[in-house]
Amino acid sequence: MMKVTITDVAKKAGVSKTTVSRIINHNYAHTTEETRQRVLDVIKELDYRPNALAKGLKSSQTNVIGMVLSNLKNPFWTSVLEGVEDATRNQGFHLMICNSDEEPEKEEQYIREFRMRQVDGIVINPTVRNPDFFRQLVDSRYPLVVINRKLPGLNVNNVVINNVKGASMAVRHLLNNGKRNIAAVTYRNEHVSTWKERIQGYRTALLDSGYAAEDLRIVEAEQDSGKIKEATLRFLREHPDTDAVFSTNNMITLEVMDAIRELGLSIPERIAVVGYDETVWAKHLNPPLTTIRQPGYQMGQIATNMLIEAIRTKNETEPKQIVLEPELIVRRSSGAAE
Amino acid sequence: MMKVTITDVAKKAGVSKTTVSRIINHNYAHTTEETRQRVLDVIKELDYRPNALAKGLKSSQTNVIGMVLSNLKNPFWTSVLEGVEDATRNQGFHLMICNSDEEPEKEEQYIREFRMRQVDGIVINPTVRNPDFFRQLVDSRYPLVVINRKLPGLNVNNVVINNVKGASMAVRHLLNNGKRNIAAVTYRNEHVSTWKERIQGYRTALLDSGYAAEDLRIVEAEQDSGKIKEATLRFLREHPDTDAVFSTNNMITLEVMDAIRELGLSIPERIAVVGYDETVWAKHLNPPLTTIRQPGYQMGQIATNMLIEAIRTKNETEPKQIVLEPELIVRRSSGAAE
DNA sequence: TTGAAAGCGCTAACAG
DNA sequence: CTGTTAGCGCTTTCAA
Repeated sequence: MMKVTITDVAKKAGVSKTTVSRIINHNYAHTTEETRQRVLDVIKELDYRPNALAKGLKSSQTNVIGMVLSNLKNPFWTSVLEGVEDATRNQGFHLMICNSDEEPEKEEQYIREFRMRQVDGIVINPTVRNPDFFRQLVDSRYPLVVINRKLPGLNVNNVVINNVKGASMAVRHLLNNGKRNIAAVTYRNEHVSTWKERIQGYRTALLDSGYAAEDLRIVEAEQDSGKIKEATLRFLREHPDTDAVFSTNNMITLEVMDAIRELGLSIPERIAVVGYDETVWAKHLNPPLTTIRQPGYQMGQIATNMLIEAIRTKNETEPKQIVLEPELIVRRSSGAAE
Repeated sequence: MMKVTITDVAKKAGVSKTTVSRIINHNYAHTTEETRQRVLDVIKELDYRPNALAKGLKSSQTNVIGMVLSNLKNPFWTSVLEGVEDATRNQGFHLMICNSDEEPEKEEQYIREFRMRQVDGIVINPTVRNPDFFRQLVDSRYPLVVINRKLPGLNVNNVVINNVKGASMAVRHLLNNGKRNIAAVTYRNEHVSTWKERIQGYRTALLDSGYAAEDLRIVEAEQDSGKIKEATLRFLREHPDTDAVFSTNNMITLEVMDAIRELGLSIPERIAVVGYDETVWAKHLNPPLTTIRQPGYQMGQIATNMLIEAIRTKNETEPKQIVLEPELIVRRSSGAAE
């Protein structure tokens, strides 16, 4: 079974390659309806599929975009990926993905490889530890959209979710429910804006309500199975007057709830809980979990459309920054009056 | 900022394109260390990145594989994707993905597009509703690995997980824990082998233990938010002697547990539960959930390695069928003695 | 309305 | 050890 090329089609239809090409690409500079039909028939008969590589080589556009994500395990990222995938299709593009695993070396290498493959542009959740490389990338005018995190000092297309707002919504909600000693639990991470912003939201909400800096209760632990639970246990034992916990991520929430259960404290009566990230399982937990919903799907979709827009305009429009708003989903775990 | 090509490098280094090509691809038919170094320096200086399109066009291999999955929302598929992604990288390949959403038309179109893009082969969870198309695909000797489901009557590379075994393990475990009236909850779906096999495993386990066909308790509902919960509620009300539920999928499990809670029945004392699919949240449910763990990551990994093997051997080896074994993870929800 | 020919960037005989 | 040359399959002037 040999490969069938445009030449085969041309020969069999008794026309030139040019004509075939024009017909395929709807550049019919007034081709006769008759030849058009003949060529189309031959194409079907031979089951001809144009070689996208050759086309891309010639036109230096591949209609493929790349996505670099950093973590597939977290369902938040799955929904982002879905948004990217859908938007990609709707625009007639294809999607290549790879996973940096939060490692800057991988991130850099994968981007290089995307460029070698002539991928038209990329959507990325950056590790934020390759500042020079990204500066170069932006300078080279390679179409790029950064999502979920910010790249300090770089004027680049960016779609993020308002973390300060989300966190402070969560904390204010707890305050409104009469909670007074609210702890925040988070990963220790120097680089990533996300965490810093959520903690900042927690801080602002409390300070605005008249708390002093010393009243803040911030629990930090490594991003490592079990560490968060340990840290939470230790903290709750040392600060038994804590009456609410704000958790900054969906995986953290699960460990926090385990810790509370292990201490035999009831949720929400003794300790209220609000988690970051809405998930499929949140409403099925016991008690159902109050969460901050992040529009991940939308973020993916918007970023992709932005990227493709940039590709179409040869990246000549000024970079845009978009901030999406999170949403509070109230369930029983936060002790709200029903 | 112009694109730099192999010609630029050759010119600047004062050698021919051939030499540069050889050096890049480590085909140094004894190139002088000196010229090698010089060329390498120029490559770095010019920040030359070979155009993979041109290379692919010439060598008619792109080192890209495609994956067609049918559902990104379920975390089981995320772990499969991870396995595929990792294996792809480890073999120096790249990955393109798309989502058929269980729609046969999309599935077919995406595969066609993969082939146009000269993707070297694909891994797919098929909708099983394109039998003719797949037969053609196999006949054309296009490298292909089918995962998770079986394509009846087609001799093709296949990696699946033993569903009959998994289901019967779950049911036997419940029997061993003294449960006698075990219901199975599942989606209604004509096409997909997965569910039929899980129900078959349930059936076999019970029949083998001396139950009659009339004793089977199979609850079916549409795959639609809330339907499963409704159906479960109805069934448990009509059959109050039911003392255990085997759920055939992780999403179903969540709804089943909701239903049981809504009826005020304790898990596992009054009703024991075993769920299909291990998830991050299973051990954090209340009570922690006994599950059947499916080696999804491995399935992805093995399928990918198989595919790349097929690509390397030009698909000349006989198709292989691999069946992976699931594993029972015992937690409190099934009422096991600790 | 159609075709001939050049060339996208790369690799691989074949020659030297 | 290195270079010349001929394509891979397609698009696109330019000419007919």
